[in-house]
Amino acid sequence: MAPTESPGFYFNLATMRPIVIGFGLLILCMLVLFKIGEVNFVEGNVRLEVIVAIAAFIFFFIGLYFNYQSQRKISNQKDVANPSEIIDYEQIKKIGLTQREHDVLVKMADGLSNQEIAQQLFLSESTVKTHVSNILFKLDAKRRTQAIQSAKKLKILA
Amino acid sequence: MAPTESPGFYFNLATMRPIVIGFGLLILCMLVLFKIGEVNFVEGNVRLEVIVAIAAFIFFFIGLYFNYQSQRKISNQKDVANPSEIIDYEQIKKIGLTQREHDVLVKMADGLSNQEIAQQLFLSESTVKTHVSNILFKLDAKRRTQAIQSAKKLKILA
DNA sequence: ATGTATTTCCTACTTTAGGATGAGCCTAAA
DNA sequence: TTTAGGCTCATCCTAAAGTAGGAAATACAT
Repeated sequence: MAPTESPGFYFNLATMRPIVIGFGLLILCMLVLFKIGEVNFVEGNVRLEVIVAIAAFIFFFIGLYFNYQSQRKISNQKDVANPSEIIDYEQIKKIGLTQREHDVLVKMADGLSNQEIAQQLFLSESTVKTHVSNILFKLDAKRRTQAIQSAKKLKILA
Repeated sequence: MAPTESPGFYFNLATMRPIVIGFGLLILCMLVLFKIGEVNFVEGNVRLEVIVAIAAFIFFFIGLYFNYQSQRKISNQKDVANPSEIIDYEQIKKIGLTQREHDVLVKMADGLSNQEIAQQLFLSESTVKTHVSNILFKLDAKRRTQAIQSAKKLKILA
């Protein structure tokens, strides 16, 4: 983040699909619930505040996640104004690492297993393995530990 | 877990406190408003769906904004402190790592496999495995990557 | 519009890592 | 001389990592 020029939101369908679908389903479920429970609400058996509070909570976190996804994309755009930035985004492009691969690389360096990375990035373990393999190839590493070491030397990891 | 340097969800008390407080206040305000306007809702003059939908959208964007704010704070914190990369031998003793274990840890951080470490230190792979297991236990890590990450934070690795 | 690159996911397979346990050897301290 | 800690090595087993190859949808640029 922190690019001085406002980058705007970057959405691509592949990564946003689950979010959009989830968002839509949530609204649908909500509407269905309302239809079903309409009488109850009119009779005042269910506290309106509770419903709204729950909805607020859910959508609050959806908003968090939504923004997180877009931030992830934005962070790819290099930050010229902030020289203290440790990561060399030019180097990343030079090596040919994609955005998603770099995401995985960061998680790898945090010491996460493929499964944990999959959970945190909302991917299958298969996908993570694919990314890891590509990372190892592009960084000319035989193991993830070696890839992390190389990446830090190349300043594509903090 | 809470990898502090990685992008994504970053929750610590310091950065989240204003968010939590703000969120709580908003819900409080909402509840108060409901108390005030309770009669209208019971009478069914206002569509419940509309209210909830509006609440959902509001909180959705609040979520967006809060995440945006927290992200900004993270990127500001990044340029704090990139201290010297000196090995803290006191820390090593404190944790209980032996000399040989530290040797292996260093090789691990270089991205070597157990077999390669064995060759470089003139050991059998079995011995290296034993050392690695002890290292993982003493550093409270599940994987070697995690051990490396922890070790660097504890300054027992350059 | 079309071709290239990205992202996602899969199956099947091999290799490496890691856990649990035991044991022999050496050294320094009690 | 026991004892304790450290170093070495082993086996057996499970879990995780990594390879190879394919496939489908999307993204992006020309």
